[in-house]
Amino acid sequence: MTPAVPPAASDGQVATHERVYRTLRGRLMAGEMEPGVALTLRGIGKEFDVSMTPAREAVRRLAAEGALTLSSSGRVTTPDLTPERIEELAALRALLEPELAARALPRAHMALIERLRTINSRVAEVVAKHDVTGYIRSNLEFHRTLYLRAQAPAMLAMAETVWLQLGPTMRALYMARDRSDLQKHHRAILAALAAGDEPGLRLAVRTDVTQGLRMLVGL
Amino acid sequence: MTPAVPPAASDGQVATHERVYRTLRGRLMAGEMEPGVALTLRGIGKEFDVSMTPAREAVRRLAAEGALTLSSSGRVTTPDLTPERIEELAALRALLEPELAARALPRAHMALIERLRTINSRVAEVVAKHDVTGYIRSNLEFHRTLYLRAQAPAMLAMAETVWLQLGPTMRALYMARDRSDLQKHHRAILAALAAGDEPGLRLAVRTDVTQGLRMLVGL
DNA sequence: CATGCCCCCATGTGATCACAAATCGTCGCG
DNA sequence: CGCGACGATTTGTGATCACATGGGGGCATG
Repeated sequence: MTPAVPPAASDGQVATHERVYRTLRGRLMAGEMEPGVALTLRGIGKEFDVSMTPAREAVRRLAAEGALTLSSSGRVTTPDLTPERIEELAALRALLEPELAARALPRAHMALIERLRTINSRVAEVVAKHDVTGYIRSNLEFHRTLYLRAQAPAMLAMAETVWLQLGPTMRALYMARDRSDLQKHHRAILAALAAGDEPGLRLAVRTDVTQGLRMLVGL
Repeated sequence: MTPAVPPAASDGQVATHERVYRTLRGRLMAGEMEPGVALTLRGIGKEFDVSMTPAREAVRRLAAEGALTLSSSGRVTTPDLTPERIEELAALRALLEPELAARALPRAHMALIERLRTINSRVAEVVAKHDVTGYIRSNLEFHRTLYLRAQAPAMLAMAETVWLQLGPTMRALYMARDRSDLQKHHRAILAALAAGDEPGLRLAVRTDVTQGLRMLVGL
């Protein structure tokens, strides 16, 4: 359709498929899409005004990360997780994130704690506005900001992959329930951080991570 | 080149890109390729007698899993990990695999232990033959067979992703060193399994996993 | 009115091509 | 003899097309 401007022309140093990938990834992680929604390569291509090729690459990359589900015929949908799978992913969070927090602890200075407090107050705002997507986004930003200090990129990447897989589910989950007690857990994390209390931090993170997802299991 | 036989013609129910992906994945995980080796889409296409399209998909999928490294210009190489990255991946194994083993423990009956013993004896054979690839393959089969019993597919997938990332490095590692003591750790795992001793099993798995990779750090 | 079947169209797959950029080797200059 | 610049070629990227397939809507039948 635009053979006159073939590849990286107006690219801000990022390939087209990368742009598509990042946009879709952001949507999925933030819970902007419900579970089980179908996507098509041509539809994605049309939305981003690109051909099927970069759309396909972005989709396959997301599928490789578990952020999208491919049917046997190659059709693409957002994942609709079974309760067992949700529990398993929650267990993975409970395994990875306390470790990341513990590794960040020695490097967590006052400036970081202040930044986390700021993010946490933003969480309160979006909760008040019933902004599910905004809530998920700022909640994850709280965790990511802390874990970045762990200097463990591979471990952080794994945690983010879990978040990505849970994105649509978290939307469905938080839409149905109240989440007023999430702030409490974040405050416990901050307290343990400030006190340099590693066992307390591990427990606080584990509780925060497990709590929200345990709600769905009860359904 | 073959427009007369377009898509899934002689496919044994698997798409071409899937076949390419699986083959490359197997090679990488078994350590058949050294770290830092360059791959090209056209080269892969030629080897498998396919066009660039499925080669590209397979490569990008592997890159998404960390099994291949993409340079900024899109060139593809097998990963050449820094010691820090190796340590981090070892830490991930030490985190994930004891958990998988512990979850498998209640379901581990005599038949499974026998099967593990058989696999373990095959490990001895390939070690005697200085078959690095065969060693890595049967060692991982030992672990996978055990973890399959954990009924935790997402967690197992994460562990396999770590193995995949370590593939080429493990080759370089095991080529340089002797690994006669690996059998000992596997026997400790089997003993703890047979005794139903969860703490002992966790420790044995953790030791087995950490040991081999700790060798390289000493270099 | 419910149900089952069939056909059509939407969709994924793989091949191919044009293009830009990066890489590597070579040649010329200091 | 070493180093830097230039050029050919290799390589990834994105667009487009032909084709097979499977899903869903519509029609006929009970």
